[in-house]
Amino acid sequence: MTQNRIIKICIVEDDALILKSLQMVLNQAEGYAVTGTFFSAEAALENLKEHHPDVLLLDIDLPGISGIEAIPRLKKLQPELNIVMLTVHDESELVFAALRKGAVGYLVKGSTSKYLLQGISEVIEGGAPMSPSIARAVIASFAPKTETVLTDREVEVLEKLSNGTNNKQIAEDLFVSTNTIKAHIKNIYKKLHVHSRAEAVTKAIKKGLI
Amino acid sequence: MTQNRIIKICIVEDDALILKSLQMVLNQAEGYAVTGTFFSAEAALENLKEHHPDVLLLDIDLPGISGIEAIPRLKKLQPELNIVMLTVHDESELVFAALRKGAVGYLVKGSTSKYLLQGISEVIEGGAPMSPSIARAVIASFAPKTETVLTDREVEVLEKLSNGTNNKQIAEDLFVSTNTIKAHIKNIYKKLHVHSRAEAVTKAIKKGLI
DNA sequence: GTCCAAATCACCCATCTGGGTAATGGTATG
DNA sequence: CATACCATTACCCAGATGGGTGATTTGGAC
Repeated sequence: MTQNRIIKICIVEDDALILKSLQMVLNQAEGYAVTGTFFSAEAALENLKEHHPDVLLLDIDLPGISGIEAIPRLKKLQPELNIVMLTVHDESELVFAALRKGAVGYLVKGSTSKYLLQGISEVIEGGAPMSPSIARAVIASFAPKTETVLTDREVEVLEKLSNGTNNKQIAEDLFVSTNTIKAHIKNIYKKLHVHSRAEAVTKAIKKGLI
Repeated sequence: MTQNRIIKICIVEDDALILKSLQMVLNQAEGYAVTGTFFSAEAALENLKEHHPDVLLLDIDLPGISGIEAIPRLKKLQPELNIVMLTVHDESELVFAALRKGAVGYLVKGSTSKYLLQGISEVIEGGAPMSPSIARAVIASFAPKTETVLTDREVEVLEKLSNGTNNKQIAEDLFVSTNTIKAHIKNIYKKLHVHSRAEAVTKAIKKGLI
């Protein structure tokens, strides 16, 4: 059982007060030890390999490299690392993004010690601490597989969308029917989690898809 | 009248043959004198102040700093300078861009002497030598004034658009009616020369407006 | 050989969008 | 004070969009 050994935890949090508070709660609890703390994602990335924690608590909103951006980099250093996000409110957008990057769950800052410890033990036992609404979104998202990767055809359509081209014209440009274009657009929306051309274009540009 | 004195002309043209030809035509004509010639925009920028021409003939397609790029810099050195572009074919895109930068007209290389002299005298008299199609584009473009600068409110609406928010929701967010939002969007479209949300968003992001 | 995803196409329908036209009050700028 | 621009609102209308459901074909993965 995991209870037979001490769970090593590292924390990345720019707010010194919150960090101290978390550290105290965890160190006082049976079976947990905070073995490293960092004030930035950059610092964590540089020193993670020296700590090899079982769990990493990662602030979602860090200055510089954000928590979300840091996830893939941290995972690269220690692939099996359990990353748990720290967030003020459970804003589904950000948390969702973090989970998609590889975080296993999240904890809300300022919760009770009991809640925090329960969340971490949940992670150690292979669980994923999160609210029901987030859980639902995750299920819905990962069920249709496809990891936000658009097909070549979809990217092609997306580029047309960004130029303000309408379905009819796109259909003519690509030598297919407007129904096909509609089908592609629907798939793009599903994959990008958007509901309009404008939103799809924004997301695509900001993600560098087009 | 302008006919009472000699019109000083400078020419920027990288093709030596064309430059010589222009120089000859103008020097032989009554009332005109080519007082300086340059093979590049860089050379013109360095020496313009020594010449103070009435008219500058500027090749649109120069190596290094292009004719179009040179316009604002030349204008900075001599604000009231009449810049006339020299172009091989009257490609509306380039000519249009030049006019937007402050050129007063353009002449097609290889035209007859009569045409060239007429164009330059037109400039001196406050006219703008250009083809009807270019003229129409210019009218259409400069009529709605406001040089792609959006008002604060419009930027606000644009940001909502980029999030895929629909008119009704934007209206609620900004505490106004949907009709107002529609009006703002129409104005945004006019200013950005676009016809859809997706296109507006693309342009706005690429221009750094949002 | 079977399964699956990608690409193709169809039909329906409520709602939204884009474009045209017009008007009002407020606030600068001249 | 007049003109200009901004923000605001209204009405109309054709056409486009977003969403739901369902189907076929083809080519690669297992």
